[in-house]
Amino acid sequence: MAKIPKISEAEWEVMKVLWKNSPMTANEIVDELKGKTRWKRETIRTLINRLVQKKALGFQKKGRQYHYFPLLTEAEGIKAEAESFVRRIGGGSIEPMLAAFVEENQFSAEKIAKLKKILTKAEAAGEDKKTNN
Amino acid sequence: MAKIPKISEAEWEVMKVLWKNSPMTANEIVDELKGKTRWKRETIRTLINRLVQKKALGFQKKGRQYHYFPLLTEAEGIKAEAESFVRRIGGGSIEPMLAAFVEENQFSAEKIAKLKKILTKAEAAGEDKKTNN
DNA sequence: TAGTGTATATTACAACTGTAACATTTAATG
DNA sequence: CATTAAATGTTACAGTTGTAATATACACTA
Repeated sequence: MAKIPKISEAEWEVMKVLWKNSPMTANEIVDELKGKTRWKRETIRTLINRLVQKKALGFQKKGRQYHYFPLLTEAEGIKAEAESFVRRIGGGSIEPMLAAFVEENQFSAEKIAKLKKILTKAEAAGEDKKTNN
Repeated sequence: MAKIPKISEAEWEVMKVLWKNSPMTANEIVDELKGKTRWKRETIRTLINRLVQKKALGFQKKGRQYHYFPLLTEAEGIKAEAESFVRRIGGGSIEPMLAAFVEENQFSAEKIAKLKKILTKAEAAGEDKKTNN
């Protein structure tokens, strides 16, 4: 995906089911989402169609049915959201956010360890960069 | 702020100037934003009005002028956005987000240190809790 | 082949957003 | 007091989103 299309909140739910498992028919998507939301089947179909229009989903016609699949990866989607988030909170201070998070959700020790590991890796990468420049 | 109102992307720009410095008159806000965006003054006024309607901004009438000020703190705003972000990317795991962040923005060593400190504090708090239960 | 389920396609409609133009009120000025 | 200029208020309008209802097409059954 060169340019990530803007995916709305409700549309994200659809993407998430397809990221977990694809391709899926419209009905399979509907069934999956019926469990998680209170949307009517036609609502879900609208979301699917909009995602196709936005080129976030592709499909393959098989007989009378369409098999849908994502045209961008979950990582791409998350990255785009993260960027939008950072742009929005402006200047990019994610500290208050992280602080809020750890305050709100009490994270498990394991999760914290994982997060720290991510940061440590970033730190190392930063060092690399410094060395290279 | 009990319940944080939903603030749109453009509205956020207005909030940000008021978080930096408030109260401000509409004109002062307009001047500030004229530098950063290409919005017409009336556009900015509309945004201000919508924020007042949403109870994200308050004002005090002084003579003919209104002096606007935020009704929620920047931290509250950021927290709400972060929550929305997490809800969206699903399941509530902030790890991929943090990963996306550190991948996107290369954080400075100092920033990483700060983030780690936040996590370490959370870790300690977690320990406390464990002791108490 | 005519009918009947299913799939997909088209249309709807209000709230929210981005982006403004136009109108009205009111403080200050001549 | 009448005029004007600056503030605020009202209205606009198209695109997006949430949430569907209705219509149409086509594959299978009788």
